[in-house]
Amino acid sequence: MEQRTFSEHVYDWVAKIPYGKVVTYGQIAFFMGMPRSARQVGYVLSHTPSFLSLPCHRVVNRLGATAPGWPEQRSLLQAEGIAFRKNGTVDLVQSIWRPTKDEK
DNA sequence: CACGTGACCCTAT
DNA sequence: TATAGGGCCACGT
Repeated sequence: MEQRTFSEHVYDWVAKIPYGKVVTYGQIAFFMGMPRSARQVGYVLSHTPSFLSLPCHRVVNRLGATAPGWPEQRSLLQAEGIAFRKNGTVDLVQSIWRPTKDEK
């Protein structure tokens, strides 16, 4: 059987994030059945090759903060109509993605 | 095979 | 409400 790497599992989930929505690193880890691996999800995304054309800008941390060293992430999200709060974080209450069973 | 790194997150203080 | 500390584990060297 084909062995999927951890990275590929992460890529699969990132590809599912709908336009105009965001998910947290912890959510991805949880969906993968590895709720303690949020940090590894972040590691993978920070090394994601651009040719995969994944919407990795739709992933933020649990506070809604965008990735350090990647200021463009904010404008990419705003271009999708995602609202930001005064402190510069994403309004998670409004934009978080909660996948339904058939989406999983 | 051992070790360092890190786009995270929870708990206790 | 804020900050500090530690667990977590994929990946490259």
